[in-house]
Amino acid sequence: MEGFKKGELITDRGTTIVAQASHGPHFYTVLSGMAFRYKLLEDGRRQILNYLFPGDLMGLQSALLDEMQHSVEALTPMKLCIFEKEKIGELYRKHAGLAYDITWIAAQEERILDEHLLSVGRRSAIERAAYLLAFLSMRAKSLRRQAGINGALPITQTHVADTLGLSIVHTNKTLRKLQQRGMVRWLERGCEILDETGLQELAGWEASPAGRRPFI
Amino acid sequence: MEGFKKGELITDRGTTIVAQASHGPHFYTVLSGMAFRYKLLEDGRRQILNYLFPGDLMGLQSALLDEMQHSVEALTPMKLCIFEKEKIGELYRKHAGLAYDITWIAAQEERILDEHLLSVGRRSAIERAAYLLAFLSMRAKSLRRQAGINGALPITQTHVADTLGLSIVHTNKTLRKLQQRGMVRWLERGCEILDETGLQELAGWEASPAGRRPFI
DNA sequence: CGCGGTTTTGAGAATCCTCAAAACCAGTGG
DNA sequence: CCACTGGTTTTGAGGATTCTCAAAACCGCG
Repeated sequence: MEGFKKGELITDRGTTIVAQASHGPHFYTVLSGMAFRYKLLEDGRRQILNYLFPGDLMGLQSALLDEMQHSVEALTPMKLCIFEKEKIGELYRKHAGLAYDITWIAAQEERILDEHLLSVGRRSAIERAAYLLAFLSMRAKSLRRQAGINGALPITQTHVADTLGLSIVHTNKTLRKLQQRGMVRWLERGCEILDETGLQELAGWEASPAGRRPFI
Repeated sequence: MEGFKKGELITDRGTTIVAQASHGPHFYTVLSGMAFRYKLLEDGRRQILNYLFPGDLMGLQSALLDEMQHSVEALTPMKLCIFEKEKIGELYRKHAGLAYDITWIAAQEERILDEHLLSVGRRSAIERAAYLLAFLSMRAKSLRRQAGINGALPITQTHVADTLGLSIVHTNKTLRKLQQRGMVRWLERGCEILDETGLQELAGWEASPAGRRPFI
């Protein structure tokens, strides 16, 4: 993989790394830090689609299809590994193992999106919140060090609202209930998960065994 | 690709082709017909994730990851091309072009799921309905013949409800409004799209240019 | 004709939203 | 050191959307 690496990108929290409708020549993998990707409606309504952790691919869509149809914003300082879109054909020809890993990661992403869609479409507000926090807790768990997370998830209630498809006000009231049950604790700009198992049960969700995740 | 084909599968409408948590040894591509994939919560709430048309892959997740986490059900009689999960490694080693196409299709699927998530999370009921019908109309358009669709989409209002994350009752009232505007027409077990452009505008959605779709 | 699946309608209730404003906190500049 | 500012969390109140329950109408099919 080293042969295809073009460089590294360091960004701060709040930076927009790739933007909707852009045609940049690169795609990336996350080396460290955490981010989220989202889409906007014309009138500003925002839907967060998923969160990115170390090992995740960023911008594969723009590499294979023509352009990017979502944006990505950093939640922490990040370090990214840069690749050139043009070289992806060569990669598939010369390194079947890496090609397989890329597809593997894409399939994993699809599975997560399925899960989110189920949640937003069919779970109640409190179930959705429980699911999301359990999900993030699970993903962050093994990657705390690399993701640059001390103890709390670096998100705000606005992020939660835009992920769950709820208003900020109702999100706040819902999270408050989870806090009363002792499952989470909110800090300024952060969320501490206290009872991951409890959240999973409340959501009616079992994390699927991750399997071996290739780290590109 | 012929070398990897193991056979064909013919199914009727209503057949469950692959089931949640199954570990079958195969995956498929759709040769003709139309289907949908969905997830269930324990208490029976159902979320439809996406629809399958000729050219789409079915069960890639179970080929790369361990098991299937959603089910697929046929909406029309179907013809599927069967592949063996075990051979996928070999395919990646020997046929980079096909491997690339598989990833391309997976990326396309991811993009569609992003779109759906935006819709379910942030659009109003009528916008969601308009988006879904415009989307299905668009996908069916070039594939009417192969998908085995005469004129109307072979879905019920229950399918629409479970795709949009709404109740059947409210879905019915919403579709009724679209009908009053002359954009669609409902038959028994089917939906005829009369004004695709109008639906797109109402939803605030522009279909992305499909690009060249590989047909495996 | 009767049956199951689908569409339609009405009514009351629950969830969730918008508007508005206050409280809180970290960081900034004076 | 303190006041100010912008972002975030919190709360209340009324209203809109969407849900559940219930039942009727409709349709193709055996």
